[in-house]
Amino acid sequence: MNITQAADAAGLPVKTVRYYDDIGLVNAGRGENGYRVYTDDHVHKLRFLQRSRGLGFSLTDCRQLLSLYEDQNRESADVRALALQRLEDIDHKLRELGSLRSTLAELVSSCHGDDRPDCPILDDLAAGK
Amino acid sequence: MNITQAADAAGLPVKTVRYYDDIGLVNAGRGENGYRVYTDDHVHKLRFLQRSRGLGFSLTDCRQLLSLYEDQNRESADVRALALQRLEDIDHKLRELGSLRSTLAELVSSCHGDDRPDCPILDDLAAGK
DNA sequence: CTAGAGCTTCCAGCGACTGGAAGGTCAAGG
DNA sequence: CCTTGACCTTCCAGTCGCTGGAAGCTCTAG
Repeated sequence: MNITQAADAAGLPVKTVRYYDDIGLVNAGRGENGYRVYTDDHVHKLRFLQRSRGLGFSLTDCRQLLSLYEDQNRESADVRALALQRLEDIDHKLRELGSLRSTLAELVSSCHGDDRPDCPILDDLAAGK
Repeated sequence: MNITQAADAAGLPVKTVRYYDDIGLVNAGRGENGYRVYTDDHVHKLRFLQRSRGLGFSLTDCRQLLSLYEDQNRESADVRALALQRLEDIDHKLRELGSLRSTLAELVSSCHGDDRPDCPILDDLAAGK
């Protein structure tokens, strides 16, 4: 199958699939005409990537995940460790975003938002705390 | 004051301060020796940037915020709108991260994490759902 | 006078794509 | 058979917000 079919099947943009080929993440075959040729197995990996990326794994993580996936003798502990690390990252980000949210929300609620020039949001940003 | 003092006072890396000068966000003066010269007002703006960036505003947002900040006749509604937009972005991201977290957490808890080759995490990633 | 810290510019690279130009290939319709 | 237009190729450049490093100038302390 050609790249567009594969990309559609995996839920990825064509450009991204080409990019994954370029960086050796999913190496497509080539037809006589020079077109990339994708098999179901390729699509499978692409979808794997689509999903992993969606879960916030970096391409480096994905490369590792993919090789673990292909290694019949891998230990599931390896994958678990990677996932746990990502979970920690996510929790950290959640905390950060949460405190960010409350700061911003407080600023917004203290701003009357009319046509007068004074604005508590800017004042606060300027004050720097 | 020189760039290092200014950067320290604003809580930013020197490189970043130079970068902000390059892109015209905070244009420093120049001394006879060619060194950038920063005033308290510059530091004030740098700190403003440090804080806005920390709240997740893009440099484009920051540029706008900064010009609103300097505009004596601005309407506070403009700033408020920007902040509200950011707040929405944050909420969106929080929701996304939350569902991500629960997916990952579920995967992790279903993985025994030993030295056997079967791993529910990889299986799930591969299945694509 | 010398050493080392601090400043300058410029260039390159990060991650993960994305857009666009220039050109080859294929399938369908006239 | 020819044209049209969709699809494919490569390559180069740009995105965002820095960050690192090299080469070279300036300043300060001993």
